[in-house]
Amino acid sequence: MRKRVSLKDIAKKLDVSPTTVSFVLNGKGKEKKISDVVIEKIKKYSEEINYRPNRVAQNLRTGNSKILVFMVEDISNPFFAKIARIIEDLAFKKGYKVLFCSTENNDNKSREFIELFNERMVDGYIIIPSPGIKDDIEALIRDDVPVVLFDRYFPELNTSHVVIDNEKASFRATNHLIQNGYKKIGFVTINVEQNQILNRELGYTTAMEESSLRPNVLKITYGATHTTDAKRAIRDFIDSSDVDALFFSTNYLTLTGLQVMKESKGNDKSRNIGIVTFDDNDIYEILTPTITVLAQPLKQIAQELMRIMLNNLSRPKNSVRPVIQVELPAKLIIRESSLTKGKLSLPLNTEEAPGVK
Amino acid sequence: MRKRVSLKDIAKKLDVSPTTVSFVLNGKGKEKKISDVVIEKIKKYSEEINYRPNRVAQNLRTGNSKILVFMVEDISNPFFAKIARIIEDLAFKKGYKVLFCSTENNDNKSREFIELFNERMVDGYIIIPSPGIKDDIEALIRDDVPVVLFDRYFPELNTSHVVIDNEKASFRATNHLIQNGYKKIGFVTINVEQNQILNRELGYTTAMEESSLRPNVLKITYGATHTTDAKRAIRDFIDSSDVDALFFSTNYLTLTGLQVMKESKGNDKSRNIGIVTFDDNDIYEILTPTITVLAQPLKQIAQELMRIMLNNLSRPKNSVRPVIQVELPAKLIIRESSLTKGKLSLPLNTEEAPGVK
DNA sequence: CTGAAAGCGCTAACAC
DNA sequence: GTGTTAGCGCTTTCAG
Repeated sequence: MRKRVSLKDIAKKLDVSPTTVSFVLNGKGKEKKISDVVIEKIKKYSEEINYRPNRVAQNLRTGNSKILVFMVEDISNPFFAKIARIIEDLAFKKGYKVLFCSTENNDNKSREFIELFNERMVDGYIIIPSPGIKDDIEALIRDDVPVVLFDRYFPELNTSHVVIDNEKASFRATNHLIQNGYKKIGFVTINVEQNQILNRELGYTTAMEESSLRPNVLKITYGATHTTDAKRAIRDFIDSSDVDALFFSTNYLTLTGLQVMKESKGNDKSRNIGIVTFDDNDIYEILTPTITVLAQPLKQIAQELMRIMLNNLSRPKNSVRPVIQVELPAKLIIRESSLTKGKLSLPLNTEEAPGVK
Repeated sequence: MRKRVSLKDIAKKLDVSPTTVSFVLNGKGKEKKISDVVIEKIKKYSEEINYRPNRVAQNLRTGNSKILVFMVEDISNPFFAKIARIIEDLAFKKGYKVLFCSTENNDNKSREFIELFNERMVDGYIIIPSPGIKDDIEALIRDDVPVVLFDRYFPELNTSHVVIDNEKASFRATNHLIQNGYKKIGFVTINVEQNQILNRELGYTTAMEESSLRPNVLKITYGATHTTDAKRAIRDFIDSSDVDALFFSTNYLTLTGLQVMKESKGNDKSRNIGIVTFDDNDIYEILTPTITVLAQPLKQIAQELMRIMLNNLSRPKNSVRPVIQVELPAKLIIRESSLTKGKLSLPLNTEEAPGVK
């Protein structure tokens, strides 16, 4: 690795002190009353040689890195990826860079990332917490590092966070299915104890009970949502409970559910089944039928997260940490898959293409 | 931000010198012949207080960060995301962390990332280069920083890289369509001058000409692949050229193409159209018909990338930089969308669900 | 107006 | 066996 030119090198070359160079390059030339000639000379030369300060040294000295971290379960999930993109833009405008990472909802991975970044003195964290990292989050806050949670949070922990109205949204979507004539609505979810997932189930159960319908919940093992076991479970759920609609609590499950429908071509049970799912996806508009969703307000979520983060970053040292908690409404986007029961007789591409066997 | 405990603090507390602590914590205790008592004492205390060394300082001092960077167009694209996951695992086993970023194929963004990471002294780069960053890549290599390119490369630049056999794969897929009776095969691509895209076009054109068929290419503006303009262009292309099959050169285009088919329900022109695309995707198996693809060997690509990178990282200072170039074969996975022409009469979910209007 | 010098937290050559 | 010390590249206080 070739040695890079340092601030000292510039100072030596121009026959001034490192201090002067530092002041000028940090825009404090005027303030420190350095002569215009010297300022000009330093600026010109640095540009000429394309001087890049060593941020590691800068970071070590000043204590801030101008870097934020955005930790989610899976950055390749379109929902998270879209928010990430917006966050990045907003951060950039304030001179911050954002680093992304996927925790896979795994506590150890989450801890490793927090440790990695904490050791490297990043300035703030935007996190979807995995179930068991409450203590680690608490430790960050105790160290007075800016942290904002989203998607879910720990009710016992007084953190800033941004979430959606999971329970109410779930309630609205369930009622929508009920109003369209569905009665045996099954709720397919994952077996995790995270508040956002539990609240979604609660909204569903409440709506069902208020209409005197029997709630019917299938829990798929988290992490095994794309296995054949999961498929079989959904298959059995449809068959044995004779459901007429399915409500998926998260987008991990929806694709698997749709695959089940697809594979059971010709099986009458999987026709006529209404579908609603959390989280929108571009492909839902090209399926037949198109899929009804509860869409999260991505842009607003991202904006709120950054508003809270920037507010935290700019506050004076030793001032009290403000705790800001935001709940945004999810939007029910009604498409074909939840049409009035009976009107929907050819769901989910299950029709064979004649001639294809 | 509470002050964290430093190595010096430990030394003071245990009444030994910082050197001793440093040696012990870096596992050089035995080597430096430090007494077992002292080693034990230091280890025990550091664990007790959960000491975390400041990597920034370590990094500044040693010159390496144990961090690699993985830069792609869009980390939310499943193709890149899957490779990223594998790379991360392989790197972790060797004590490296990997940071991911999306360049959006934008030269400025790419440069900013390279600068950001270079200033922070990361140890190596795995990059899908955007079109105009040849000079920046060259500069990295000149500074003797380990760099491996993939997906595409600059033919004029002697870099290590891992790519697939774009031209041959494209040739194979085109011939597959021809053998299944398609004659008016349209090639839908993007208007960029990147070698992997151009080679895909070349493979197609060659195959067509060898069968005395007229090549017919549609170029969509890069970055506008999800606009209504792109849709209209594809619509017009199908109609005016009377194509009987479409071959998509990249997965950005496929979804848009499928949307066009979906929207032109009942239009006879978009029935019977064969489809092949580069890059596999889970959803292609739940569409009707299922989609034939040229799948890239993700695992092999990731493994080769890391093999080259680790080889580069471990080589002694000032030794010659080895240039390793790998070409892997893409795999043609034949599904329903390229079935013998005429056998495919109900493509792409265009069938209305009776009762849905 | 500019420069000398200390120090961020760590490592490692060298001394004892 | 262990400690002293210099220094990675930068910022910033204080002196002049």
